[in-house]
Amino acid sequence: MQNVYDTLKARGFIENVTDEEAVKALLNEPRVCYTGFDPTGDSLHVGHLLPIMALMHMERAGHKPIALLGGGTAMIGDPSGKTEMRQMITAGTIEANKEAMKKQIGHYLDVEGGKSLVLDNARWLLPLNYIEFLREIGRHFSVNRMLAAEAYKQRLERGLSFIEFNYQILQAFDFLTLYRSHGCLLQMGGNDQWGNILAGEDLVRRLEGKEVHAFTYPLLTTADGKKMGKTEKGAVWLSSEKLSPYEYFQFWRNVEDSQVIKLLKLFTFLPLKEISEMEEWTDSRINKAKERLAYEATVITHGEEEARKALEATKAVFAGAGASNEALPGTEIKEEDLNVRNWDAASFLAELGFSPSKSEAKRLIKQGGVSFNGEKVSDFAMAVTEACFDENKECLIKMGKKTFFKVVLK
RNA sequence: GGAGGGAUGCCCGAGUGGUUAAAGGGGGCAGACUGUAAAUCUGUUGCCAGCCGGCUACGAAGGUUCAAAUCCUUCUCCCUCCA
Repeated sequence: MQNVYDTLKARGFIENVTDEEAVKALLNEPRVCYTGFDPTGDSLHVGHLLPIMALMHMERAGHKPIALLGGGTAMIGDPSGKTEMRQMITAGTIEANKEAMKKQIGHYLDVEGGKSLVLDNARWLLPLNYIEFLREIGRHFSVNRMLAAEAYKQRLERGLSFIEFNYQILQAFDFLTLYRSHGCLLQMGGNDQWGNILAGEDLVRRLEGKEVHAFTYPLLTTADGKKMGKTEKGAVWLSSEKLSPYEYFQFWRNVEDSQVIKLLKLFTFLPLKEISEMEEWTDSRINKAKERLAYEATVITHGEEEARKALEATKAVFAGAGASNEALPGTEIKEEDLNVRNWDAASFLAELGFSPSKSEAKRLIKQGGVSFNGEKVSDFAMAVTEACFDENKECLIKMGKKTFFKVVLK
């Protein structure tokens, strides 16, 4: 079997590595490795997916990944690469976030079966005794060196609070703890974590005299350099409650041309050979590759059933084929409401939540961006009546070029 | 602790009493072009009404004035220099 490091490297997961040969050698046998996740939100989003995919590869290769929830470090806030201090989160929020994230991680990794672990660093960070910790751990950290680190540069100009300055030390301590308790020899993380990760590697060497290793993932950005996974409407959530599988599918379907191959390697398990064949699909054929990406990625997060429905709904609205549009986001309204409310088109969109405000809806309609069942809405004062619904009592609302909603009359 | 500077719409940033819902840029949205791409061009971008108009808004709270983002007072936060 191929060394999982080679797999990860070939698929584009590796940005920085402490010692390539050593890591490979290490991974010739089943090992424990870990990546940290900060429970700063109530759901995982696409930004978390890359580490998760890497852990999935690890698990599949017979290693034992640990997803480490930063329940303790989240109380502090990581200053790396940030320009401003992060808002402090309350302990209660962190607790709730942890639960949610743990559940979601279990969706990707076999936690129940014990092939992977989810741990929480609050367990060892919260009980720490300050003086003891300073004496044992703190003395190994050179302030001079920490200050020289790239990660702090920006913050040195803008101001860095002492609490944040400690983040790196705590993360290093995590690595040490996991080495001691689980024999963990490898830490992975986003490239912005490189400094923190090296600090941990260093600490283990100093205290335990043991070489541990690490590598980082590239930070994914869109072609114009923005963080991937943030849309105007917010993060691309991995929870179907926060983002429907159809919309999730659409997110992947709409990635830029230049990113498709890269994303296929990172976010699907398709064999590299198959992916490299897709590189030939230029011009409009690249849409096939995007569709494949969207489908595979949706399968991983939402399962085959949902992925299939999303694909079908996509075909229904974009290709006009008679496929089922079941997966489309939308809502139901009562027939009597239609008569009682006397909706005009703009209020209709606003009140059903498809448009953030009535003004916005009016603007959109005025600009010719809305159609009901394929028929352009030319006047925002147009009355919404049964005539807007088809024989199945459905109204397919198209807003802009690629946003679809469905309203069903009950 | 002392001295000074600052806080403007999603972001950056102009504006120092009325003509300012607030220049300009970025971003977003829409239209054209396309391949549900990129680039480009055009329009648009607080809310309600859509004919007039009304309301809310320039860190927070008060005040001066016919009239305040612009002046005064207090408060909060941030930055720079000194200790």
